Amino acid sequence: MTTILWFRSDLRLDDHRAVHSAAARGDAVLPVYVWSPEDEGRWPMGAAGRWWLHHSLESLDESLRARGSRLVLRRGRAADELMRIAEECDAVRLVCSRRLDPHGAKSDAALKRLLAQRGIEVECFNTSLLHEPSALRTKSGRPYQVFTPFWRALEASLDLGKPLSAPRRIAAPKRWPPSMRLADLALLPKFGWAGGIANVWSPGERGAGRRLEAFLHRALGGYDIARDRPDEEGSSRLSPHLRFGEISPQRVYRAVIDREAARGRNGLSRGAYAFLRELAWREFAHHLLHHFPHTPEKPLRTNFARFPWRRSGSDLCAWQRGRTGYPYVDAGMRQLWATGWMHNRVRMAVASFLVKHLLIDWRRGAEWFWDTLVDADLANNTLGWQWCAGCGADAAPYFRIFNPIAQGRKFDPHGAYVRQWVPELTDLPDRWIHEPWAAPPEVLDAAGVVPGQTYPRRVVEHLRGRERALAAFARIRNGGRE
DNA sequence: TTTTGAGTTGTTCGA
DNA sequence: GTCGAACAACTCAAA
Repeated sequence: MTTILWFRSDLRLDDHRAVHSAAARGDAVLPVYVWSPEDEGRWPMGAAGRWWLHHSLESLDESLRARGSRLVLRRGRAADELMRIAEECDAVRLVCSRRLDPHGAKSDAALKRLLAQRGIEVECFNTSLLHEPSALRTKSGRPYQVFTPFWRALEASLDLGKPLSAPRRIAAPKRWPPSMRLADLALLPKFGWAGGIANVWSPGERGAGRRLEAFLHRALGGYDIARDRPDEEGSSRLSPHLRFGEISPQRVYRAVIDREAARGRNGLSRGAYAFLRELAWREFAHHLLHHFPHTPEKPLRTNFARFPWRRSGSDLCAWQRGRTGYPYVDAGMRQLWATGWMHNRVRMAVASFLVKHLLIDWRRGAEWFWDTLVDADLANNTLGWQWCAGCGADAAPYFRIFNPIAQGRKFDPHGAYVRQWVPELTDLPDRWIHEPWAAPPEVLDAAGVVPGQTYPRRVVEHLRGRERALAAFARIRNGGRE
């Protein structure tokens, strides 16, 4: 009797109900991962995500080997490969994590039917969210579209079970079916642009655990304030680990509660509360994607369908490459390109810049993030971009247009963040670091900055961009009357 | 059904 | 330099 343990975006052994269920029976377990980008519809994993996946699979295989097992790798449509494997090893059962996004849910249902026809029992578990995305409803039975009431409802109903430890041993099957070598999945980039990413991240379950510990120890208490500072290490940086399921949100939530209890004071600190709220935003994003499955492609607010977006390949390219002429924006975009990640404070500023100053469709931004972020997650990405564009749930009002200079001064007051990622401005004094165009010629000269040569001129002047955005957004107000 | 209060993260202007 | 108001109107959630 063999159980197939199918891994997906849940690359861990700890607190994993499917792993637990497979191991608990004492039957042979066949852990498998199928690389099947063609199963992902319009959103196959981006390049940064594939880099992460490669290393995370490597790490998972090591963990399995330490428990007397290993990870079988396959390439192809998941349904085909799983059927084949089931035959190869006479499997009677398959366990896996449930996909909660619309596309995944649909294909899961089809797979379940297919395997059932062959007499294989399929059991799917929720391993990625604190709650079922369909479980929380307003009093009138509709899905929440405003975060605060959603958060209250989530808090009230949250039932954190005891986390499940990773099994000590996982029984191997008598015979292992063929497996591809990890390198043959060709997940890594063809040339070595990922060095900057590798310097910053440790994919895998152990890396996730270490990141959580470091965050709890170092930054949790001051998180409510420090998370706003891209020039400091105030955020948890757990997002890619959560994206690939290397740590469960229950584990994280529980760890925060326990840490707070150990402090011996009543109630949660502001920092801890703010952090749990962010975890709840992740839940909210998945909740919304579940109920509004079209939102990765279409605005939630239908009046945005006729928004007069500009098409400008050169402006889009300047934004992507970090050459907008706004140091704070460029720093963010270059941090993203170099490390596969961007501080959330800066994500808002660069998104606002693309959507409002440049009037470029939020979907172009979402696509770029999708390809370059190691934490790219369809639910979070969609919510974030729609929020910034003003067309999503709880969206920013149209007149909220981030001023890239003011944001820089406020959240990167000494310009350390800018200097790290835009080194050509290193020698500018703090006073001008966020607006080099305004610096006197002798200051630029002394800093070795030549506008238009060593550092680009502004792609659009702030006040003009702001006026243009307000005018464009006015056109879709009042039910579209112009 | 109707009413009421509220809604992640901002900027600018003028007193 | 600091502070409050204005920037709109809409939709959501609950009573």
